[in-house]
Amino acid sequence: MNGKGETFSEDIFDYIKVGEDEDDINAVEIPCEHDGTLLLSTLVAQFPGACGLKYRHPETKSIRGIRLNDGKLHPPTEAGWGKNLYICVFPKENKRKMDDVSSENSAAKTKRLEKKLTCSDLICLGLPWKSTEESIKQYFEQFGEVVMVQLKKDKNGSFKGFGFIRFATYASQMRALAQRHNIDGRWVDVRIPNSKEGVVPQMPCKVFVGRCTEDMTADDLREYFSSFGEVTDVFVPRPFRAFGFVTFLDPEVAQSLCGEDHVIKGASVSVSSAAPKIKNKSNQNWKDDSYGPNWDGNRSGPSGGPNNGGLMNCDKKR
DNA sequence: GTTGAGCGTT
Repeated sequence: MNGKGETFSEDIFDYIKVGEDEDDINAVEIPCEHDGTLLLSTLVAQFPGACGLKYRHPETKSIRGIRLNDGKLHPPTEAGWGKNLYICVFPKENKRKMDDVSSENSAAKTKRLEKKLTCSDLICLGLPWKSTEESIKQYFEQFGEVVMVQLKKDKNGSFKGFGFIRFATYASQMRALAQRHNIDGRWVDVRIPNSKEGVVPQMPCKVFVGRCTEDMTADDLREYFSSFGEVTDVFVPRPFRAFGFVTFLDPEVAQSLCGEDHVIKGASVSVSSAAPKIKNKSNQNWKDDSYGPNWDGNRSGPSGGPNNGGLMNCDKKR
């Protein structure tokens, strides 16, 4: 409310200065889109493995997270990105000690971390007949690097309408699985193939945030927790019940936060597993019912498509 | 050259 304009000029920059840490030397200027947002894919192109952005507020000296929604990073103010130096957020990197912030080191660690997370092939159902492997690759590259595209054809060479893709990073895979896709006017379902069912390890992406105060909105929770990784969903019960749920794109991020206390808006909140402590006996698998990743409702398509996408493959064949 | 739920070899 206090209008301290400071050094904010009216200049609108098409490029955003981004670094792996607060050192200007390694900073890279990255172009943003016409609507003012920065595509995560653009960021990842320069900083492989990055999952978000944060920056240090000039006055409060505290780190602020940048809102990320559907792969788009939104500027912190209406005025735009300004001259701030934005810092890449890598999965779980925040959980590291701050005494070792070598940029090359963190990048290497991130790469290693990504290899730990298993990527699987994804099946794409309902592809347009005119699809080519290049067109499909181009479409899915908005979610991250695509390392494989295979469109299945008949003996005659005629396209069968489905195919398989593979992303380079687990985060990209998650992002693609989180929604239905409209390719060339057709709704395309991207799922984990039946052959890989139960093979792909899944941990809860959702955490329980207790001791929330009344002035904590879903927006506040998202803004705060976005500095630890991409937040895909926030739920705050209304009327206020002193708790909330935050869903991360990366289950590793969610798990790393569990058991910790965090300070939001001056109040201490407790982060714990979103899974009820009393569950059915012998529940070691995180897949299936109950508290699977709730990535529904992100995009209610024009046709009001059923949420048969995502990982919720609940057909228990056998 | 047609078609529209499904599950991948080269």
